[in-house]
Amino acid sequence: MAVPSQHRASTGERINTAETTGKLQQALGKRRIRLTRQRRVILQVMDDAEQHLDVDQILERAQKIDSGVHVVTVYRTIDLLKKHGLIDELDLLHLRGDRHYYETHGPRDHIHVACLRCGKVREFESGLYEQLKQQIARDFDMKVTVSRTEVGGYCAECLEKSSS
Amino acid sequence: MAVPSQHRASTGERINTAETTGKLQQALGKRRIRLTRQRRVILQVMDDAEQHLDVDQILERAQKIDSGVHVVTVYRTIDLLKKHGLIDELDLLHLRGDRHYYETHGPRDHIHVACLRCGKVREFESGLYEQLKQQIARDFDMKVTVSRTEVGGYCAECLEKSSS
DNA sequence: ATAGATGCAAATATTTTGCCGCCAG
DNA sequence: CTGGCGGCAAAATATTTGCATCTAT
Repeated sequence: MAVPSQHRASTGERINTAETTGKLQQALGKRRIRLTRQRRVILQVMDDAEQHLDVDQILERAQKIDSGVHVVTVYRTIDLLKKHGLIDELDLLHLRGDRHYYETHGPRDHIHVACLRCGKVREFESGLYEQLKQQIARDFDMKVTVSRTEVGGYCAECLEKSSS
Repeated sequence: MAVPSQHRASTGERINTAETTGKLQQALGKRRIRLTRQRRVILQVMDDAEQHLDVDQILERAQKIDSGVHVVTVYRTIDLLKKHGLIDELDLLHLRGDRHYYETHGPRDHIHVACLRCGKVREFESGLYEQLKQQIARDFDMKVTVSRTEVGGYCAECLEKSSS
């Protein structure tokens, strides 16, 4: 049989290696894209992520579930998901170096707002943002498919600290 | 004497190596930051740029004026300008790889709008964008200092072509 | 005079690619 | 079965750093 040893994590986390439940798995399945053991794991990590992750974080979490996941496969799977528009790529204004961050593409775009001092990142949704994209589409006569907005500054806490 | 050979370009371009005319040069001069021969050249290139440039383009243009400019100095000067908020860093949605682009920070922020097929990049300014940033500052109680918005899609021309 | 800048080379960091054996469908 | 996929190592890119020397002020 296939999958002789699943290299499962010994922690008590929720593990659905064989099922096709996650949104990303469903999306790829629907497109007739081969679902390998490694892909399932990476997709699950992305689906379960409560926030944006960089490649090393994805790898780390994936290996906790299945130690046989290689970083190259993470890169290749990310490319695949990007091509299909299923994840968004961020760089958070290079707050922590030049690495990229990824998150599943939800139903609505949101803005990432980062504090340049403490590094806290918050998300922001606004009808204004939707209006703005519509305005661009209309003015330039183009079909807008991706957008990324990242805002940096100093949160109230950090402003207080630095004035002391 | 200093500067034995200025390594000037032989082309008939406007060259003001010794003067302190550009906006960036003035800005750094005002801050008591040392203006070396190399910095003057790089600042002039940035000031004269009609659009965003990547590091190699900056280097290339700088070396046409003064061949004694090293790429490391370009990186270091970019860092300096970033720290002082005098230039903006873009990556144009990684349209052409992961390199970064730089442009002088004008009086108003603008959005970069790129066609994912032909690569054309246009700029967009909008009161809505200013409102959006104000909304973020108010809602999160933070001081917004930088923002970057990049929008991708397909321009009318490219949409036409692909439907054929 | 001297703090700070530059050049050069080497080190890092990040991502991509070639090749071959393996596996999902 | 078979074409796509994953692992491994090596390459390609992009950027940063240590150190000796030079220079703007």
